[in-house]
Amino acid sequence: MTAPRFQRRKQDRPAEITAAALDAFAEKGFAATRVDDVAKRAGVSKGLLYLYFKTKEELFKAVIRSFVVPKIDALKSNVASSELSATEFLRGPFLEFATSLPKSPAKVLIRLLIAEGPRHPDLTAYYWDNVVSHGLAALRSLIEKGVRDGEFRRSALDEFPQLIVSPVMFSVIWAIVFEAHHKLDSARLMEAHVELLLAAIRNPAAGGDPS
Amino acid sequence: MTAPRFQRRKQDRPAEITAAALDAFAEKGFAATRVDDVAKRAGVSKGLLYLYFKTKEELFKAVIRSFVVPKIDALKSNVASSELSATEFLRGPFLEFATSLPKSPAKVLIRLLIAEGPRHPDLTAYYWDNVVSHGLAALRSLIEKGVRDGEFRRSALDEFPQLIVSPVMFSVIWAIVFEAHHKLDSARLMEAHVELLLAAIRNPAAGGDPS
DNA sequence: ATACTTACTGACCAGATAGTCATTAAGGGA
DNA sequence: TCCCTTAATGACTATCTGGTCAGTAAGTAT
Repeated sequence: MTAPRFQRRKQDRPAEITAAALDAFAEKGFAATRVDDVAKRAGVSKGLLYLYFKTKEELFKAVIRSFVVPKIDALKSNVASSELSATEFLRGPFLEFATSLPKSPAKVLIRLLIAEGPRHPDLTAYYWDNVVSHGLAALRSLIEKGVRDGEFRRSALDEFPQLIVSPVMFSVIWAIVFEAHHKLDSARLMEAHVELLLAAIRNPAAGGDPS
Repeated sequence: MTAPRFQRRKQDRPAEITAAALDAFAEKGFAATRVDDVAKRAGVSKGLLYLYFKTKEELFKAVIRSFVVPKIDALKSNVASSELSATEFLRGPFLEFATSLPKSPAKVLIRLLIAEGPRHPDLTAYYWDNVVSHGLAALRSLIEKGVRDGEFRRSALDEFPQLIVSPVMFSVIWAIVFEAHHKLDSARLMEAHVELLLAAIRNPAAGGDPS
């Protein structure tokens, strides 16, 4: 009664392999990661890995895609289900999102995208189409709503919603590069950001709260 | 009268090699760059390269250092020589710096640091000591001066001067990743940022300009 | 039980590449 | 002009690694 040397689990293998690959890429980056190492982490032979992914590069793309999609879904449902005012949304769900991202494993994806993006145009295109453009559109409509409802004055945010998220990106980069030696309290940083933002765009004609 | 096969130029070689290496690393990243390729770009044999740099990794560190130092010097003299008010400084020299960085070759360094930093702790430490900590200190003293002179109210910027530069970093990242397909007018983005910032922290007790 | 399909293995290969070193020749000093 | 130091070369090697494939055995249908 020797234990079987392996099991056939066609359904689970790809997800297990991409998960292992994310870990490996996170540690070493794409080029410095060995396919053999990914296979070992996944508890699988290198040959099997090549059965599911044509090349190392295909594996890389699959990793990005498989971890991006759930993030987007979560984000979308979050935005859609909201009946909050623009101010409340910024102080609530947005702040929550902004605070959690620098701590989540997704930050690794951002590092990979910065490091390898220029060499993978189709990947950045995919990322643009599925993440960035949607995110920017959502922020724009949020600001627009705030203006329409008299909460916000018109400002440059209409044109540059990027200014709302740039500290989020900053926190992520900080976490990636300096995490070990110079902690940054990204939660409080983000709170400070939101309050400064609201102070800057609050409509003086309306009776806002004077916090 | 055959041309000499090479010339002995001990003084210039290291700088030429690091310059060539920066180009190569910028295109392909550290791991994917071949030492032979760097040597070719520098018009030099691989053997000579190893005469000046012990390993590929040493070369990498030398590249970062050699391009960071001049940047810092420029920044420091810029800050020191200023007799401007805090508001004027933000609208003038800071805006100038923030606008030029995403266009400069230095943005490549940032990509390299994000991509390879986690694998080179001594490099990030060096970068922290020589760039980031000085930059943050300068921003803090700028804000402090603004508050002291009555231009600014007290705000979370005292604690998080990072919020002043986060859009700069954002622009750089954007340029690295999406440059080719989705231009961002970083100059106008930065102007918008500075104006929003000033609107948020302007001291209501003082007579600021109502631009 | 038996035959059959296919998920899975692991030894193997061809090409690439970081780093070495014996050799060459530039150029300064006597 | 002739050394002599050393900047510079480039062929060479030991090693590594992405990708292949012939073979093995897990599960399934009959």
